[in-house]
Formats: sequence, C-alpha cells, structure tokens
Amino acid sequence: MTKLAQRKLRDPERTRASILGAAFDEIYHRGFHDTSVNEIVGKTTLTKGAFFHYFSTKNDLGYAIADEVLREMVLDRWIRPLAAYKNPVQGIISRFRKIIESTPDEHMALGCPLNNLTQEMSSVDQVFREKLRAVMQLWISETEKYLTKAREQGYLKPDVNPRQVAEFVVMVEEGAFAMVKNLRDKKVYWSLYESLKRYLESISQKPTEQLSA
Amino acid sequence: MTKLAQRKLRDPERTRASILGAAFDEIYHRGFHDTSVNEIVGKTTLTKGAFFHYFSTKNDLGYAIADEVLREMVLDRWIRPLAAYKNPVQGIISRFRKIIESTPDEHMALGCPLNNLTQEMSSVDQVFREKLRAVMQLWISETEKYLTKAREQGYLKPDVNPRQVAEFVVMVEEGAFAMVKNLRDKKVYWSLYESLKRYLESISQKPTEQLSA
DNA sequence: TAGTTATCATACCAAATGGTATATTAACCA
DNA sequence: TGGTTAATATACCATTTGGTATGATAACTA
Repeated sequence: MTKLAQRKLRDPERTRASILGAAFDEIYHRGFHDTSVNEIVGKTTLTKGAFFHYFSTKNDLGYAIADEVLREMVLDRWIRPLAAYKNPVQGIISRFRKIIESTPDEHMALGCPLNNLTQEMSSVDQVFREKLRAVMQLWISETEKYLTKAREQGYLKPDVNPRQVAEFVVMVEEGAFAMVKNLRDKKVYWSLYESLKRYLESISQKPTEQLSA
Repeated sequence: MTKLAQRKLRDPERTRASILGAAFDEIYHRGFHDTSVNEIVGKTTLTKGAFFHYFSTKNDLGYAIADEVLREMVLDRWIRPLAAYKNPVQGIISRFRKIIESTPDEHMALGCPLNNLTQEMSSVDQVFREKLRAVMQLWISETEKYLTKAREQGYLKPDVNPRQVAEFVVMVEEGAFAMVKNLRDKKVYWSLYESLKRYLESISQKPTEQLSA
C-alpha cells in the first residue's frame, strides 16, 4: 500500500504538474495578464518559492502551457479521436457534435483556451506567438492528413484541396467557441454545427471503391 | 476661416475623440490589460487629468470603445457596404474579398478588434461582456436582414435559414481574422475566402423572378 | 553517516499601475 | 465685467505585481 496521506514528502513531478494545472485553470478563467503568480500558487498547497523554482519567469510558465497543455489538449480533443472513424469527414462532424455535448456550459462560456491565449498574447510577445502558432499548425496539419485520406478513399470530391478544407474546418472549430463565448448562448453552437455539416456534405460524395460493411 | 493652428484653445469633443482614438490604437496593438492610462495619454498631447475628466475609470473607457468605436466599425466595414449590391450574397463575398485587399498586413496580424477585446475581457467583466455581445448581435442581425432579402429575391434556396447562415457568416468573418493573426500568414485568408465562397454557393440558386440587368 | 544538492518556504523590494487631490486656466453667462 | 463652471495639468499615493535573497528541510550520494 503506498502512502497516500503523506503530504510532506516531495514529488517534484507532481509539484510541477500541480502548478501547471492550477495556472492553466486560472489563466483560462481570467486571462494571462489578469492572473497573478500569487493567485496561481494560492490555488495549490505551495508557495512562490516553488513556482520560481520550476518556472524562471511568468512568461516561461505561459510557454510551458502552450507547449505541453494546449498541444496535448488539441490532440486529445480534435485529432486522436478521428482514428476511430472509417470516414474521416464523418469523424470530424461527429467529433464536433460530441464536444458540444460533453463540454459543460461553464466551459463553453470561457471559449477555446488556445484562442484565448493567442488573442491576448500573440501580438505582445514573440515567443508566445511562435509557440501558439506551432500548436495551430499541428492542429491543421493533422486534420489535413485525415482529409487527404478521405479523398483518397473517395469520400470527398476529387477537386477539393485537403489543406484548404483543413484550414476552414479548424477555423470553424475555433471560431464557434469564440462566438459562443461572446454570445453566451450554447444554442448558436448547434446552429454553427448545422452549417459546418452542410458545408462538408457539399464537398462530399459517396465512396466509389469500397462499400461500407 | 476657422482657426486651425490654435492648439491652446479648448475643443472638448476633439479632446475626447483624441483620447478614444489613441486608446483604441494602443489597446488594439497591445491588449486592454497591457495598455496603461499613462501610455494612452502619452500618445496624445494631453495628460492624465484630461483622461479622468472624460472617463471616470479605465474600464469606462473600454466600454466607450465597445459602444462607439467597435459598433461603428462593424457597421462601416461589414454592413453598410452591402446596400450597394443587388444580390446580398454576392455582396457578402465581395465584401470579404475587399477587406482582405484593403487591410494592411500589419493590421491583419493584429486580428479583429472586437474579437480581441471579447476574448480578453468577456469572461472577466460583466459590463464588457454585455456591450461586446450587443455589437456582435447587431452584426449578426443586420447580416440576417440582407440574407432574408436574398432568399425572398430567390438568390438563396428556399430551405435555408437566414439566421443560421448569418451566424455562420459572421463567425467566419471573425474566425478568419483570428486564424490569420495566429498563423501570421495572409495567404490563409484567401484560402478561407475560397471555402466561404464554396459554402455560400452551395446554398445559392439562380434567381427565378427578375433577371440581372 | 556526513555532506552536497535539489526542493520548497518566507520575507522582502523596486517598479508600475489606476486613481485622487488640487491647482490653473479657458469658456460661458448674468 | 465679474463670477461660476468646465476643461486640463501636476504632483502625489496606496496597492499590486513580478521577481529576488535567503533560509530551511528533504533526498541523494560518497
């Protein structure tokens, strides 16, 4: 049996993760500038000493959030689930719907963490800009891969450009969150879902090669 | 002939407008939190005394920017020009293209001022939230009016929902700016333009009643 | 087991910030 | 023209902020 109530024992990995998680939460709710280091450590059982032991500056913490938290979140929510679908286009549509259904209203009102941080920090700090851009590039490129596969398998019309569609799809996925955040009305998410579906159907076709099982 | 070089004479309206304009510029470049009152008045010929004479708090200034500057900007850029087109759908497409062409690269990299302020302030301050929402509601509703007209005139398929399309169009207009800001690549704007065009064409039809001149 | 290092806590600081108090002067009005 | 008010400047302040210096203790190593 591992000691569970032992709180004074040191666990550097857990400590760092704890700070990173609390920071992400606070920043997601209140924005980067409006979140102070004191508030972040206040959400943990630690103090400022621990914070600056792991992150030499507040910006460094933001960089870690982009590199680790946001990147992983994009892959987990939007990319990896697509592998389970035979038709990637159908996967994108289903994924969009399931994220609406599974995201609590409180989080819908907070928008997309990647977009929030980008709009706030991208024109202020160059390192932020490049790290956040890398996350979005990854998001687009991975989506493009699935769309290329979809076209090869005949689910998409031959004249569609997978990169172009990927950029549009990711823009819609982010833009939908931004609009819901602004309007504070989850219904609009469903409205946007219908439009995205209609758009994707307009560039789809029945696969010619293989039949569905 | 009115005195033009007279700088010591007082002109309250011009003073207020000067502060508002400088504030909008600075906030557009650096964000609300990262812009200080001292920096704002530093961009004008005035001092802090004048600032707090017209705006009792920094937030009040932000509210005025939403109510006056952003609202007017949306109408001027996206709504009023639509009146010049016989086919409103064609108007929306043309408008999107012309805004790409006429917006300098530097501004493209800064994103949409409404979206920037929303992402940063909407979940922090309730008054901000409601004022920014009002601007976007206006944007959507005015777009919807033109789409309703378009459907009545037979430019859109009868089964399309103007409100739904309006929400999608506005989301794309905002989302495109956000993505260009993130990726720092104006080319993606043209890519998104092609996709928007394709979407709008998929819900369009040739008008049956009147013929084009 | 002794000593070195990594991990975390505590107390403190200089700078910047939003805001205020007050002085000054232009504009308006009786 | 004198006096009241509106418009703008100047000096100042309390608070908050990111960051540092230093101390304490756990963990590891020789």
